Amino acid sequence: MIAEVIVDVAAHPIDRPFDYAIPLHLQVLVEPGMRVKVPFGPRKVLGFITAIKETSEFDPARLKPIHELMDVVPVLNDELLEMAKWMKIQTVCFEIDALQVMIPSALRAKYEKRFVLNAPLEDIAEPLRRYFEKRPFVRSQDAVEVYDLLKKELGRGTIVADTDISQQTAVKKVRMIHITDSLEKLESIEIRPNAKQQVKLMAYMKNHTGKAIESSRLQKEAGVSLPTIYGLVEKGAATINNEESYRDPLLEATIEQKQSLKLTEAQQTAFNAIERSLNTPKTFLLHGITGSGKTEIYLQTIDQVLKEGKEAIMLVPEISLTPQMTLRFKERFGDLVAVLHSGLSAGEKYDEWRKIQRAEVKVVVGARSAIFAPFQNLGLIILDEEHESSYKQDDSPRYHARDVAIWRSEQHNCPVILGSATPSLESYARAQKGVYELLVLEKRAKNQPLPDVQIIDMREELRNGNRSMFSVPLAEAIRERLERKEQVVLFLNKRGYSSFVLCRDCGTVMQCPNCDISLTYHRSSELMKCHYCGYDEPVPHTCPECESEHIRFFGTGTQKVEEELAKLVPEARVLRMDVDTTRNKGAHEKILSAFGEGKADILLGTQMIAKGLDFPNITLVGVLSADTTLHLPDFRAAEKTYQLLTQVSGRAGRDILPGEVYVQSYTPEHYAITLAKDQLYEPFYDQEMSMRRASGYPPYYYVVNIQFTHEDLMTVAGYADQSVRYLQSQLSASTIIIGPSASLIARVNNRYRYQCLIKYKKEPKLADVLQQLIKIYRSEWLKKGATLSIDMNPTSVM
DNA sequence: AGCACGCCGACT
DNA sequence: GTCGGCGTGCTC
Repeated sequence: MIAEVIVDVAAHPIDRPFDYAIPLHLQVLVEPGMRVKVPFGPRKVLGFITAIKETSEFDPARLKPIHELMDVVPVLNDELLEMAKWMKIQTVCFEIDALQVMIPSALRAKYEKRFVLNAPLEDIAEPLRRYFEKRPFVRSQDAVEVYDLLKKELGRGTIVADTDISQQTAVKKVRMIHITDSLEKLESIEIRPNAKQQVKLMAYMKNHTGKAIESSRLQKEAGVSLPTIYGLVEKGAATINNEESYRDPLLEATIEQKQSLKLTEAQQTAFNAIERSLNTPKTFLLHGITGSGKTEIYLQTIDQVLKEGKEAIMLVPEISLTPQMTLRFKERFGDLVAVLHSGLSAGEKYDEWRKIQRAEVKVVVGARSAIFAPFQNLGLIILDEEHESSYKQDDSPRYHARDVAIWRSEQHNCPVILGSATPSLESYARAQKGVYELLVLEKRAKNQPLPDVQIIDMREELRNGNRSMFSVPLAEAIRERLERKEQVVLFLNKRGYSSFVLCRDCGTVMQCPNCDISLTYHRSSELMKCHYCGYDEPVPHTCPECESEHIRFFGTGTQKVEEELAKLVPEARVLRMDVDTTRNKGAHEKILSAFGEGKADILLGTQMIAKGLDFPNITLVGVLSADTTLHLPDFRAAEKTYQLLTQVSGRAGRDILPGEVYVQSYTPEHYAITLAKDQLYEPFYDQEMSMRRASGYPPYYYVVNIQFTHEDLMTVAGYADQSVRYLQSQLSASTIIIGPSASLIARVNNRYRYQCLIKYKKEPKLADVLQQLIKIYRSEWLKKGATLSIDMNPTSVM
């Protein structure tokens, strides 16, 4: 028997199956989807078995045997193995990358080089001996100081090099105490009356006969120590057993179960449409304005799917995967829900994943990668906020969860629901063409009016001599809320707002020495940092160019706004939420709950506050500058701005108190801003579509972004140029190729970056042509130190 | 991607 | 004369 193995090496020439002999003792155990340790050249690596067959094209005499089987149960099922092949073609990635992204990171291999003793200890050089006294091997990283000695022994063969492969996190085991179910047995046990601890424990046990309890919990509940437990175990009152367990992030919380809400008429119509198609691979676009009750439709549809004995996946953007959100699912589906988000440790994610694999749960709520949940009997996939760019992974494999969802829906004959208040133009266009079925919710569920949105012309403010970042009306409105004891959310578009350092004498802006980008000032660490390569240096006191002392910090990060706010309304209690204040685990929810409890008057933050914020006392939302996303050199700039403004305005007036929104802009007449004011999606869609048509961008054209990097500017420009000429010669005449041109950030980490853009409507040869291009790169440019990366359907083209 | 093999310069 | 630099070629 022969196994085809995709080996854990992400490199072009290795991106294909390698055949291995299956040793006799493993032949009854191996299955496709299991992980194996295999010899690969001079080393050992992990790999995935993708197929089992009887014969190999490869010279049978040169076949190597599988070294070790890592799983007893496959970690990937046939569907996922098949999907990896599909992803490889769709996203132009290595098959190994596709396979790896489907399993929890805890199962990914950890490689550790080490030196293993291969002769009696006395045979090796004396200074080395102490390293091998305890164990017959030493980790490479622990022996750097005797590297040369080791090398000599390596030459003599008294020591051999080896790679230890282990997975990152194992199954958690706990000590379970099984109390005997026989009361007579307990009563027959004699305890000396002065052994007070044992008396206490015995009393507890008599009340809990036949129960199994984790030892740490028993210690807490009975108020005794571990030796006491062991004492009674010896006397036969209980048995101890190490058992597999799950790490439970919500351990102590008891969640009250809740019933379905009554659907409004519009909700009911949408629900019925989906219910009718529960066993068809159909995609719905659920377009409902903010607050229209999409979540309730999701919940009830999932309920329906569970009743049919099937499973459901619910994807949400990472950023809105808040405790509020997950709670709502736990309330409805209890223990049948697994939650996967970035706040969990690798071990916790692994445990949630095992619950899915073992079919102990029926619903998964999670971010992007939860789309790979190994369900066997999928009945429904939902993508909430389907327009969110976080559904596209921005490194290999550059997959879009929406595409994977639709692919899976075809495998399982189940529907996909794409939900959004501001659908992506791609999805809405497909709905218009009838590829997706459009479902619309026009009213808010509780019938609240949309918040009143004011657009403030900041040019006017400037003309009137107001140079601060708060317009007069906004400042006025903030003061008003403070008096009324209502809450304010201030929103700052982070992009384009990083604080930099400028010399007022010579105009120098501090740049990263490795990248063509200015350094960002971080007050918490007093460092200037580069966000692209990680370079940092202390904040200078004089200008590095002209030594002038007149340097100052520019830009308006949230910290800067906070300072200005303190001048404007000194009495206000302000909470700031940005990357700096949410770095620690759980900080995000802490800030939100503090705000929810009314511990602050103003919440000031970036993107991350745009979602999931649902507090009744917020009556004012201020957008400090709507322009920052609007003027980015990207075809999605207007779409993103519209989505953001709609999203942010939706935070105000979600309950009884009416909400008001102030949007400050230097281009207040732009359609993305004026149409977001009243959430006029259709007119926005029409307008933006005509822009896309004129400029040849999605949904009218598909886009591929190809990026080249090299240490040398002329070299990379040359390769990019050759590539474009090759593509032009191979692709059809109607396909447009833009570039090559230097990337927006032309140098990162001392490597120059070039890119080109392919825009096409129909290009059946595309996958093949791209593979050809990769071949050229592999045979000629790779060894010269160039990199090439391909992004199919990029979310942005900057 | 690693790792070994292989062919040319500065050291014991 | 050897240690070691990194070019190039292979991995079932």
